Amino acid sequence: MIQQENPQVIARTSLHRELVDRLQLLIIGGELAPGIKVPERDLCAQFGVSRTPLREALKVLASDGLVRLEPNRGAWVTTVTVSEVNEVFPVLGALDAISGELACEHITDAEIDEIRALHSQMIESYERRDLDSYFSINQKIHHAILLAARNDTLTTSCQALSLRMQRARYLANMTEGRWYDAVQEHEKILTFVAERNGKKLAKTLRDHMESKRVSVVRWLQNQDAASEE
Amino acid sequence: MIQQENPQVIARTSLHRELVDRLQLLIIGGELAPGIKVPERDLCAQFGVSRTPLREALKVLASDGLVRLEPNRGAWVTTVTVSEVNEVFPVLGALDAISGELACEHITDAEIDEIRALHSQMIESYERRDLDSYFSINQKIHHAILLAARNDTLTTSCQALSLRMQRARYLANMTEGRWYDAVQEHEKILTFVAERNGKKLAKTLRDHMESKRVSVVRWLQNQDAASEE
DNA sequence: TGACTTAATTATGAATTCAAAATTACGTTG
DNA sequence: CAACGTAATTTTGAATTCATAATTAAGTCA
Repeated sequence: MIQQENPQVIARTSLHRELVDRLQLLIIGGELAPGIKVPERDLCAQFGVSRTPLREALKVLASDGLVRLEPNRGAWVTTVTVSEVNEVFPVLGALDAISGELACEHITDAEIDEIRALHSQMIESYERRDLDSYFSINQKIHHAILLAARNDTLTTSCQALSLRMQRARYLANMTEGRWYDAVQEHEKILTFVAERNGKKLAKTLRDHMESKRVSVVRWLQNQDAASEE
Repeated sequence: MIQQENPQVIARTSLHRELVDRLQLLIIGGELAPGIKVPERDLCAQFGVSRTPLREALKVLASDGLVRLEPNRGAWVTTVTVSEVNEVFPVLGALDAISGELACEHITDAEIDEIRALHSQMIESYERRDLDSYFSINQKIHHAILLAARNDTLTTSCQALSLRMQRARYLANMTEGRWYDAVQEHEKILTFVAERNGKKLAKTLRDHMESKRVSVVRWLQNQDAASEE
């Protein structure tokens, strides 16, 4: 038998592209914590690659705002600041709104059913107070709407900005009250998707994002206050 | 005296960053025409750099959609397709709309005056039928509105998408009728900016972008038809 | 002892090198 | 002479090397 330790790896993609994906996961997963210096040497060892492709990946991540490059000093994982949140969420809101409008123009009955199913699962997660599951399904719903919008550019733009907001589980700041409200908002989202009511869906998605902004900012400020002790 | 043949080059920024900017200019200026293979070796010679920083820059440009990388085959300057235009313009429209809303919240009287002045200059360019000048001032107006929105994330997102639409002077498809309409739209834009009427400005900017989309698509299809002969 | 200088070490940025893939050129065969 | 297969060349992707900047450590002097 021919030696082939990872059969799935046809190595169809280049190293730097693979590294971009892996590093993104490390960053949004928190393994590469916000604020720390990117341990270039360690990562090279960990992935078994040389510095060249790793550094190429860092350049791409920097242009996406996930790391910050300082000339002759290296790369740092960016932190999520209040002002950044106040910038990004309104933009995401506008993009979500247009995605809702476009989705209503193109979505199929099957896709609506799928979103309905996801919604039910999400409600179950909510009732179990299973935050991880809730977030995961929540993302799937938003992604399903994006897919229905039939606009790859929009999808890419949204995901790039979402990534920046996902660093280090910042979204995990759900008070009981906020969580309840979010679920109510999602009920409206489902309704308007099912009705293919583009305008109302757009407005609901944008309001939803604004609520999220407020809630994330509040949490961040609590964090800041706590860390000052 | 110390030898210093290019005094302007303080080289404060890294090579790859500089190269990203230079290559962007070459691409949107048409010197690197859509569809051609990126002449890596030539560009290295032209800029007097090695392949490493140039290739880093290409990775960044690829993530911005200005070039397309094919594993083991190299990089190509992307072409503007009808479907891409149909994707990007609606997204740009949504971003422009939100930028109008935010601008009305933050813009100062001085900034309004500046936009008014730019608008007058643009009208003069229109009356002289000076397309280059018209486009240049047009861009400045949109940029001024973006600046007034006080949202760097929004600015970055808009500019990235705008760049993709600027390849090879595609915007230079102004019929007499379309040009007239565009100027009328800009009159409304100025009015609503001056009134700080966010909602109406948002709608006007979005409609403006939609008109642009239609016009660009029409022109692209004429191009395609012409090239098939 | 503490602040400042200077030397040693480390990390970064970019050029160079090298192996592998793709392309081109060439020769062979039907 | 056309199509296929093989060899030579070129190009790419990535590792390595090297010069320089930044950081740390050591030493000196008040």
